[in-house]
Amino acid sequence: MTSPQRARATMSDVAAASGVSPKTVSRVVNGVGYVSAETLEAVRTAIDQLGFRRNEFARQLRQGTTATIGLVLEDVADPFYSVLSRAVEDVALAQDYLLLSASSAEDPTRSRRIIESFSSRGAAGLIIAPATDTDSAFLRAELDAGCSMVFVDRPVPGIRADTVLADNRGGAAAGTQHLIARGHRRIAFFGDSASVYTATERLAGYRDALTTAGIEHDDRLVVMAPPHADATAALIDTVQKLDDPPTAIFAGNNRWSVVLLRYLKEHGPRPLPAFLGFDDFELSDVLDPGITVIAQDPAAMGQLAAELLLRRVSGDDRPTQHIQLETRLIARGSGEIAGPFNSS
Amino acid sequence: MTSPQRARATMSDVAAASGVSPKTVSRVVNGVGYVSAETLEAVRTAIDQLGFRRNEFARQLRQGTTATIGLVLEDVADPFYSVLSRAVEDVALAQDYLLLSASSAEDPTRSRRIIESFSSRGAAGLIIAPATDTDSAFLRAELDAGCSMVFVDRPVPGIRADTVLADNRGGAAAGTQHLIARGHRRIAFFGDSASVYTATERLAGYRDALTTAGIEHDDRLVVMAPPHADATAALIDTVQKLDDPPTAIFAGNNRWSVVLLRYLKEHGPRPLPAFLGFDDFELSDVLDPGITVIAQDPAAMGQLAAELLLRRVSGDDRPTQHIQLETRLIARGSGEIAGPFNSS
DNA sequence: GGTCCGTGAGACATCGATGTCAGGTAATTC
DNA sequence: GAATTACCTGACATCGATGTCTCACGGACC
Repeated sequence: MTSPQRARATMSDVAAASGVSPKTVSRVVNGVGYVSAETLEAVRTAIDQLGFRRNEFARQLRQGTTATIGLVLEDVADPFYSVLSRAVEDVALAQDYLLLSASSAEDPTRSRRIIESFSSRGAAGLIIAPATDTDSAFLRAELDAGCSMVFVDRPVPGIRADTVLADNRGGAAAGTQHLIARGHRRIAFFGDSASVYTATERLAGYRDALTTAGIEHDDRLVVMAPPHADATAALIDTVQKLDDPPTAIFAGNNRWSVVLLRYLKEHGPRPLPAFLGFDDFELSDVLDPGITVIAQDPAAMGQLAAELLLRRVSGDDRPTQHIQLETRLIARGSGEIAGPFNSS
Repeated sequence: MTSPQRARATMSDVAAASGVSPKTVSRVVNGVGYVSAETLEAVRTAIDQLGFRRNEFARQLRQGTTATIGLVLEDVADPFYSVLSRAVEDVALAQDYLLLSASSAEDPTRSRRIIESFSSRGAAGLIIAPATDTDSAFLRAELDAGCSMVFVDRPVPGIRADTVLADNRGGAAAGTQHLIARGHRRIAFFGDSASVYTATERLAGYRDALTTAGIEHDDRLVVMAPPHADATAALIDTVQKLDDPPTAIFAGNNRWSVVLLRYLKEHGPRPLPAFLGFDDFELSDVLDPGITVIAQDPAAMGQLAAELLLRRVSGDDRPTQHIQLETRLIARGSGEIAGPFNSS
């Protein structure tokens, strides 16, 4: 049994054990330069025996470059981000990059700390789903320092960098239109805080569709708040207990969908209002009725962002790219419940 | 506009800019030792101006130690693991550790590559949800090399290291017992491949309960297979179309739950069989009936593992610990559907 | 026979931050 | 008044891997 305190063997140790110079060990490990067959064999043996593993810090200090990219998102535990994260990871691993990732928890300070930490660990590039109020001057400094960045899900105003975003506004408009076409005039919209980019984009799409259809806006039907809080029940109640309550509900993200569906199951008016959610989620098809959604493709978003970033990191300096991913309406039943003005 | 190619400023650059030695800059950055107020001010200014960021590689090369831990799990995109992952991350961040994480995708080779990569990047410790067939000799070598490890969700046979596991067997027995108590005698069990530790543990729990109740085993009611495949429909069909079909279904994990619930919604016999799933999932309470589950606590698992690992990393060498987390049965309706032998 | 190239291997400096040691001055203590 | 302490700073070596340079040998070629 060896002591657990034993330090890891270095190239010098291997060199000493096999009677060659450290540089020769380096040649063996990296497979560059000339090494005779016997020497190769001797060094390999010593490596195995000593359990030598190259110290990545020393190597990267010398090389200045590192096969590492960082991913900063809001919360890995959110299915949208966890799927995105997995996609990024797969692309990175396939190209022998290591992925650092961390959750900003929507906290600009934590987010900044994470980015600093990644950057000082030599991340060649970052994929960022920026928290609201991210300090753009700070990011710009990083960019200037040579750290490539791709923003996903949300942009940062005033930063020139690649983005991979969903068509939030168009998707929300399409969803709202879908409800209007089925005879709904009073459609409630529950979105995240107005400070969140995707939330306001989706709200804008919702309004676009109402305007196009010539339907009057009613601000009392719009709730913009983070769906975590216990306060959501009160917010929903307020909307549902209007004299003229909504006949359809549009959930602006999947966390709101869950909260709203839970509410509807327990307190919902019968018959149920029509329901449509932005972003698909597991079991949306198993609920009864199935939940109609505007689906995004987080895996595609992650994959595209990672590929884009890795191209940047390896020197691609084409002009900044802005990729917009189409959303897809998946009708499953809840969004097809007819409203009072249904003509069909 | 500065050139994006510009290299990041080093301590020497800062030192030159502020007219002091690199060592003094180091003192300022780390806040150790004596530095006069003016010097401090001058150095701070230079740091801001040059956008200096300490090179973590150089630091850690010198220090030999790194505030980094690694997390290896099966798939971040799985809600169980993504919640666990987030919990680990929070503990790590709170103690100023960086978290490396990657998905093994149940592939021992990929898993090994990840561990090697983490280890050579100086991870002080690892939290591992081991893939089936993980090479234990390899892990033992890492352990001997001074890398602390905590295993979560599954152990590795023959490795002496801390583990944080759920009470899979007890939980499954309790669940099965719950169904038996409601009059079920023919209970189907759908679990992951028999090579997966948790799957066989849960199967054992299921069998324990049947044996205790004096119910004859029927192997035709047991399916052990990864729930990914399209083949699941055929597997379920086979069970459902027995002459004497099950009156209750036990899903061995949440992926099986989803697959089975989807099947039941479309092809399920009416009235529905009783249903019970291992591991809770979002919307389980919104489905109708609500899904009765044996809940695990992935956040607690992650938190405990991280805390344990960080204690180990900072020198705690108490004997190996094996933490077992209790599971909790949450009755929501689907598991309370009465069977033919219900006496109540 | 001399030049050149292919092959094989080591000495040494270097990447950037920091621990150690060796100063130096000013203030405090006996 | 001498000795000790607190305060402030820099020179230098070091962590481990690797790029550069140098050297040495043997065969090929004109």
